[in-house]
Amino acid sequence: MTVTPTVYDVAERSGVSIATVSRVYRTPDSVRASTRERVLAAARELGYVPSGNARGLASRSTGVLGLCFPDYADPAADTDDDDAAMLYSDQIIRGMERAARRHGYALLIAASLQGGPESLVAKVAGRVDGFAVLARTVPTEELEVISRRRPVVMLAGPREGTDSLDHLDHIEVANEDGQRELTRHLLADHGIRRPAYIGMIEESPDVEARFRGFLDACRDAGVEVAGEPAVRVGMMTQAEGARAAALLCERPGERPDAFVFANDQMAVGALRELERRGLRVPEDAVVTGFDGIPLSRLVRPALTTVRQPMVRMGEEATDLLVQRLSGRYTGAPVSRMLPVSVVRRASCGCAEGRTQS
Amino acid sequence: MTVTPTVYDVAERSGVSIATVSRVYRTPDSVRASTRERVLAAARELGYVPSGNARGLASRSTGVLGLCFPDYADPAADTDDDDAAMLYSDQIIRGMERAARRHGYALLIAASLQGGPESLVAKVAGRVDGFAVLARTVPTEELEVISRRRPVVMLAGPREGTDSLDHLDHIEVANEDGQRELTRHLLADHGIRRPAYIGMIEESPDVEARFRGFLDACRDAGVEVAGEPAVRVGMMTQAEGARAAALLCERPGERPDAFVFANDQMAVGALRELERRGLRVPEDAVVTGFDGIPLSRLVRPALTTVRQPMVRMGEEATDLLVQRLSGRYTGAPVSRMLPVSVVRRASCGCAEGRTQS
DNA sequence: CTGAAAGCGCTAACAG
DNA sequence: CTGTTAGCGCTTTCAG
Repeated sequence: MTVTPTVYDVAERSGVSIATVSRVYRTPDSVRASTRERVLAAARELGYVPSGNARGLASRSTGVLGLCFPDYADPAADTDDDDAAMLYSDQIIRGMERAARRHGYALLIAASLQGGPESLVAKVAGRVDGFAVLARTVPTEELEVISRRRPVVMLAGPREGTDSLDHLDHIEVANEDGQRELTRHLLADHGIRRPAYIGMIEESPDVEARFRGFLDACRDAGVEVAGEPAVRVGMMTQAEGARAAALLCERPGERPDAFVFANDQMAVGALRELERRGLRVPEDAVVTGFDGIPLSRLVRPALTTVRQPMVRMGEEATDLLVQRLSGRYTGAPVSRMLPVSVVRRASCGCAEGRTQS
Repeated sequence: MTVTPTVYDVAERSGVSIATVSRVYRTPDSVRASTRERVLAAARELGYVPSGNARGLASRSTGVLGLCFPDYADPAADTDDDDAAMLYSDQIIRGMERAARRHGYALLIAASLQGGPESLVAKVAGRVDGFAVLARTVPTEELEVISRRRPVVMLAGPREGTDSLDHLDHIEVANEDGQRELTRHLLADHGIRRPAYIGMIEESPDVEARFRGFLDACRDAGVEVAGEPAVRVGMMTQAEGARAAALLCERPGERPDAFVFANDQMAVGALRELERRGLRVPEDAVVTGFDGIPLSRLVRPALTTVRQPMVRMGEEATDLLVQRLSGRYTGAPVSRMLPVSVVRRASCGCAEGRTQS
């Protein structure tokens, strides 16, 4: 009772060798039924629980897949409303878990935060057979090292061109296409002429791709805009979104007739800020987001946005990892791009309705 | 490049002993800076990733907490709408992950399915320091064995009275109170006189508690109802909910003026079935659910329900586990009951609005 | 501050 | 079908 029982204890108690105890758990059919029962009984009496660690060590595999994502807890998102606070990393978790389950794997999830030589990824990497990482969650260099040792799939954030991460499998969404289509809608169907794009200071491939889509649509429609986002925020949170909106309202010159945000969180923050200023959305200015988080449809006016297939992304990531692990696939790094869909809601002037996808 | 590098490789390459390599990762300060750098450099060059398994084995702890939940994928919930498909186990995952992160733990999640001596829990149990289980996910007996070896907290489903699981920590929600209050609302504010309760065949402590609350409220209001649920379904899915509604509509005698379901999933199914039959909700009959899943507010009419604080439940579970693990708390089994809140929406006749909680 | 040595609990050939 | 025998890669005293 004081120490945890091991195979030795079970073996002794049931009068067999430790190898047999092991077999009872790994290949039950290779042990005579009566023996098996005896072992199982002893195990039960002792309260024996096989050590996953010892197993993993001896067999060099864990039956666990991992997921690392950024510690992106937008403080303002801490509503008492659980649904609204659901971020998209939660959707990815769902997707991965479902798929992992189908393949008989469990899922280890961890958000980054700490420092030291003992970083998060390392911790996860050391306990799983393979894992997925949300882009920019961990230093590239570290990923590079780890990915030499076990399958890693990168989620979002296009593969770095000439970079060392080129041998990673990679799944992204059609950021550019989505933002282009959304912008075109604004320009063509709502007569927008002075759209302002709100991006991020830090270079994020996803955000840059979205911005390119925005520029594309503007150019195609003959709408003149700067080659740079109107504002670049530090973090894409609600607070920063509100700040950006305020900034754009107070900036000299004509106020933009559309606030095109690089993500939903910021757009939601802007919605509040504009309301505070007595501006009506979409009458006085249109607001759009990107991601399609649950909150986007709960706010008023409901947010027009581009929905990313997060759950699907998680599933694809898992499938890819499983393929790699099973050795069924050893080809060149895969780079998959998932389609997105524009969700037209009230914040751009479209009525709420079944227009959604 | 062919095999994974180990401490030995790193030690050799950096001219130190394996003990020092280990120290660099576990207690960096106990190693001279220059030595540390040398080791780290070698590790980087080699692509060294510490084995979580070996670590766990040697140190008898993993830094991982676990969560087991039922493979409860309601097929009908498989909308192409990710948000709507979000079940409450997902909320618990969120809560646990957040809390685990705060305490420096990662989270291992796994849904049940398989069989054999090698069950799910065992797998999880063997790889974590402690874990939570959604009630009735795993055989009581198995839990009993495992819980002798490491902290386990049971989620929902009240502790078994005289049963062997009495030494488990336990967190549940106020099922009875919630259902009582909701029912009272129906009776007192909406003049319901012939409410029908839809429960489950299999004995579930939670569902039974809810039913008791229902009976209580009826008795208090002087409304006569049978001492048994009007219908008991096999699984609490949308399909079964629809079937139950159909059954109650076709059953001889007066149609119920309120369908009180034991969970949201069923209620949603019923909503569709009633609509199909040309019955208006809430005018012709009132419908209520239980849980407060995201879908409940997306359906039309929006579902009046009892919201369970799922995220909070996950957090409490984690906190409890961490306390137990840190040895800070070794007292008697804790049994915590979390309050719920009635969410009045359109399906009971209350207008949609800020009446929500 | 660093090294040597002894396991942690299990799996995996290899023999019987 | 079952037992023997080596490790798997790391942590951890205990000495230096």
